[in-house]
Amino acid sequence: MKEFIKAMKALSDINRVKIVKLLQYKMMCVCELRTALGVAQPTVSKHLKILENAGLVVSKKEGLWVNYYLSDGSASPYVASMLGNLRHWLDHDPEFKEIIEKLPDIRRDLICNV
Amino acid sequence: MKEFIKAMKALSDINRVKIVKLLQYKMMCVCELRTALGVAQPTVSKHLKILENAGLVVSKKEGLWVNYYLSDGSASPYVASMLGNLRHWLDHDPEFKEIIEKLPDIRRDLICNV
DNA sequence: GAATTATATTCCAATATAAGAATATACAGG
DNA sequence: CCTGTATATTCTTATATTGGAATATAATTC
Repeated sequence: MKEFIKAMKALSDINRVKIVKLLQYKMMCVCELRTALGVAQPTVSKHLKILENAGLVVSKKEGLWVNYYLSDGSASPYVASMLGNLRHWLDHDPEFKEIIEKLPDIRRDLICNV
Repeated sequence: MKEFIKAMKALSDINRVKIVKLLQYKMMCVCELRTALGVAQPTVSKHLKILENAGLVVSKKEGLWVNYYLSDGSASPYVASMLGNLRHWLDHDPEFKEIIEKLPDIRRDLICNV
């Protein structure tokens, strides 16, 4: 029950859902996500922690960056199912499409180090 | 996006999840649910309102009682999918099984009108 | 090891959520 | 129409969540 609730809670926030959807396109670092979402860096870090704790996302420290990837869903059947559904759910959501259009311009070599 | 978030939020509370699972067994009135969950009546009413607003549950006023049923999921694909998954998810959750065992004794003719 | 950069954590304010007591509403039966 | 019963709403309190500013940590480069 707790695992299920944790997954539901993790997906109850619009920024976290956007992060999950974004990671379907490519792995991203915190500052790329920060730019994509238009929120402060600590805000992204905290959302990522919640997502990671719920098993929806995994992180990999690579040098100075921490890259975030979608999890394989092995954390729980709930996570696996939700990640599967979200592969197509919300694809046509206007609020999300807006971000996706900006995605090609969001590259860490342009955004970070500023 | 909003519909999705609303469904996730509705399923982010343990009492609301329990209500959904209970309604898989039979339609129930507020005082039956109140007894099953062991919380105050207004608490149940408010949770039911959230579930109904998310499209997970429907209500039908029948005389003095308001009976609550699982929705058919027509509210949204998210609701339909979650209701489908929850048909088998959490069946073996100890916290939920405990309630189910008490379910046969929870009848409005015994519980209400006291 | 000092400076720089990316990320995490802490702290605080604003807001949202959950719970129950008290109250209001709706309906059935006399 | 009054009484009692089931449910909904309001009000208040306690707690949780969210967000950003400030700060701390970790890793790279010189």
